[in-house]
This record gives sequence, structure tokens and C-alpha cells, in this order.
Amino acid sequence: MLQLQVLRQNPQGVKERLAIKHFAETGLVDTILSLDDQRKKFQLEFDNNQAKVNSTSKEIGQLMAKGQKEEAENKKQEVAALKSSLQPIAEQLSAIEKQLQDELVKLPNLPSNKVPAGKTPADNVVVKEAGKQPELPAGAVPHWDLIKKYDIVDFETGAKITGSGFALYKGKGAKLQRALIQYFLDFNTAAGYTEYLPPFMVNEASAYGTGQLPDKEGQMYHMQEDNFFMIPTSEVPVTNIYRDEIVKEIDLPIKMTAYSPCFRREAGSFGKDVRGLNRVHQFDKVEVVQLVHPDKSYEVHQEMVDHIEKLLQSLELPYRILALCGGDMSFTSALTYDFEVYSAAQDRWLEVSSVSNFEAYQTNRMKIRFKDSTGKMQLTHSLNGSSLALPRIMACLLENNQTKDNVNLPAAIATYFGSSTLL
RNA sequence: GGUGAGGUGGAUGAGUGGCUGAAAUCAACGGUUUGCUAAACCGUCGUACGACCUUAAAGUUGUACCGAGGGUUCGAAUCCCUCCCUCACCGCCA
Repeated sequence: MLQLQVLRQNPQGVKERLAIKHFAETGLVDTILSLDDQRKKFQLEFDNNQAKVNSTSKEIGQLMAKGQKEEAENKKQEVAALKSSLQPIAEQLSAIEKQLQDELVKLPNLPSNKVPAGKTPADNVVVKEAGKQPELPAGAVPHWDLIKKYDIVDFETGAKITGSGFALYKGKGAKLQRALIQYFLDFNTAAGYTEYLPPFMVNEASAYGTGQLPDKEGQMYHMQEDNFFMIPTSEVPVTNIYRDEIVKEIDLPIKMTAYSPCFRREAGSFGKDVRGLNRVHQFDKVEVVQLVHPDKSYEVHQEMVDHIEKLLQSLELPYRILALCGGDMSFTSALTYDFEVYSAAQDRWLEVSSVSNFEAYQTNRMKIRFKDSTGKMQLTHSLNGSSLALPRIMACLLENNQTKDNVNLPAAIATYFGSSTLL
């Protein structure tokens, strides 16, 4: 949620930024500001009246103590009258406050000035492309054939147990997942991130805090009886660790990492896009999250991008980094860089990580604050990135390193997997 | 799931209708003292949203907030209702 203060200071600037995100309803800004003015007006009126009620009530107490019953009774009448005239003001005030809040959450985060213009994924800017293209052996096949051939992921049985889009990892496939998770977590903790293993379901307040609610409830699995949501990413529970907390400035940056399965209900598209491990309802991911001083968030964003780049390099996969354009960015993000790895056998790029700076958009909802050196309360900035999403990494590892009857594994993984080949 | 006890400021914890936005202690911060450390002493020490004043900061001031939401009352941390959560014991269970 944007800070009202930002809208007040520069409504025109806000509209211009929103345009970069291709957010059409810029009139919302004016609506919100006028609601804010109304709110202030009603609050002033309410406060003044309530002050009178409070002081008169105090007088009643004093009169009663002195035994001046009659005068006390008169005052009571006075207060009763005041209160009944106050009633409608109070109602209007709270109605406006709610309306203001409802409108404010409809505004997406403002894109930073580093965000390239553009509307669709085609407009994203390739910032960097690196890594060696593999030379595939003759008869190389996509991962969905490989996993079948080596019997390491079984979608049919996953569908039988649960439904389509739920993979059953088996044997070396399951072990490779475990090795990757372990490797990623170790890589992150070595860079100073604290490891967490969070709950995989969250309550409404947490889903709201990171921006899944309102609006995106359809993308999450919902436990109706208990009103819990299966997490779509560990970003949700991890960022919410500090919800409604005032942290110490010297404790910043707070660096956290977590593994979790991620659950996505998203209505799938069809065909090649969703084949095999490309898109599933449940997948594993290791995430990094940081809460930082607002002055540092862009510096930290770059640091996180570098961190994830190193991780990808260690996997020896060809990759590229994209700066997402205004139209392709998520609602809550101010700057997003995507990482894609090249899947040789599919001849396409697959997104494996997304590194975003949310500035104060999430923390304003969650009220994650600190007191700066001058004693002023400030919101921290929050950032997160995947490091990494497993299924597509696995797909690329399998495809790009396939040999005639085996798959070679990069050295970094071999250590964790206990072998330099899959079989 | 059952029974019982609870949820108060950074922490501990007092507070059963007006003098309580909240004692006390600890922590933290500023200062005095000090060869250094410790101790002692003095002071500061919640948040949000307004108003006034100001270029701004500061300052003055109002309102709200003692788990959440309702209610009773002239007046609620305190009484009542609903919900949530925590702890203990029992039950069930990996």
C-alpha cells in the first residue's frame, strides 16, 4: 500500500509513475486525496466534540464527589445531548476511513525510475546474458521425456493422488530435489541469510500483509474451515515474521532465507508452456527476503541480483537477466529483475527467479518500522528473490547436461547429490 | 476436543468504574561522576491520526489505542457478550 503522504506531496508525479505501469485508473489518486480531506474534516469535528464529552464527564465525577447531585444530573443531560449529535459524525468518519483504505489498496506500487517503459513481456530489457550454451548430443530430448526415461518424476501418479499439476518425485529425482534445496540454503546462509522453516499455511492478516489479499485470493488454495491459505511462496510467512514490529536500526538489514513448497492454484494455460515441470500447482523453492534501511534498498537489490547470479553460475547453466518493463511488473513491486535459464532441448528461456524491491509498499501494510537516528519512525523497505525455484532448474539441468544414457551434474550439485551423474 | 488460568507500554508486572495513557522494577537512551570498567546519581523513555505554530525541526494541544470486535454507563484497562490467541493439565495423535 502506498503511503498517503506520497500522494499528498506529489499527486501529479504519482500519476505519471502509475502510467509507466499502465495503470489506467489514475483518477483514484484524486479520489483518495479528496477522501483524505474529508477524513480530516470529520476527525477534527469528532475530536472537538469528544473532548467536550470527556471534560464534562470529568466534571460530573467531581460534582458527585462533592455531593452536588442536581448539578451532576444537569451535566449528564448535557453530555447525553452531545453524544447523540456526535453519533452521526462518528459513523461518517469511520465510513470515510474505511473507504479511504479500500481505495488506497487499489493503487499498485510505483515503479522506480530504473524500470524500462513497455507494456508486455516482449518489452522487457535483457540486462545481461551469460553462460555457455550446451552442445546437445544427437537425439537430445526435452525434460518430460527424460524424467520418464529415467523414472524420476511421475505426473500420472501425482495426478492420481491429487490432481494434474502435482508431481510425484521418485528415487534419484526426489534425491536431486533434496540436494538442490540443501545446496541453495547453504549458499544463502553462507552469504549471511538466516535460515527459517516457516508454516506452509498462513492466516488472512499475513496474506494481506504481502499483498496476496485482497484481490488475488483465487490464486491461493484456501482452507475454508480454518480460513488459512496455502502459501504461494515462503515470501509470505517470512516477510510477515516482522509484521507490526518496530525493529532496531542497527539490526538492519535483516536477511532471511527459507525453503518451502509453493502452492499455486492459477488457472493454467495449455500446451507446451505447461508441459512437464514448466508449470505445476506445487513446487519447491528457496527464497531470500531482506528488510533494509530505505536508503539502501536499491543497493541491496543489486546485491541480491549479484548473489543469485553467482548461484546460477555455480550451476553452470546459460542464463539471462531481464529488467521487467512497467507493464509486466507485479502489482506490489517497484523494480523487478527476472532470471531465466535456457532450456536447450525446449529451445526456450524459463523463469527461475524474480528479484524485487517493494520499497515501503509491503512494509506500509505490515507496519514494519524502525526509529532512525533522529528519532523519527520510518518504514523499512522489503525485497525478495527466489534462490531458486526448483522445477525449471531441474528441467534445465536434465536437458542441458544429458548424455546418451545419463545426465551429468555440475560440481556444486555433485557434492550434495553424492555423485557427478544422475544415475 | 475437555477443564482451568491468562492476554496491560521493549521486558517483568501493578491496577475490580472517575485522581490511570497507565505504578514499580529492569532494559534502552542522554547527562553528571570516573584514570578505565563497574557502581551511584539526575533526566528522557509508547504508537497512530488530527489541530495550532513553524520555511522546517522543535514545541503546544486534541482524539483514539491496555488481544480483536460489540455492549452497559455521564464516565471503562477495570462490568457484560462474542471471537482470537497463549499457558497448564487431561484426551487424541506423528
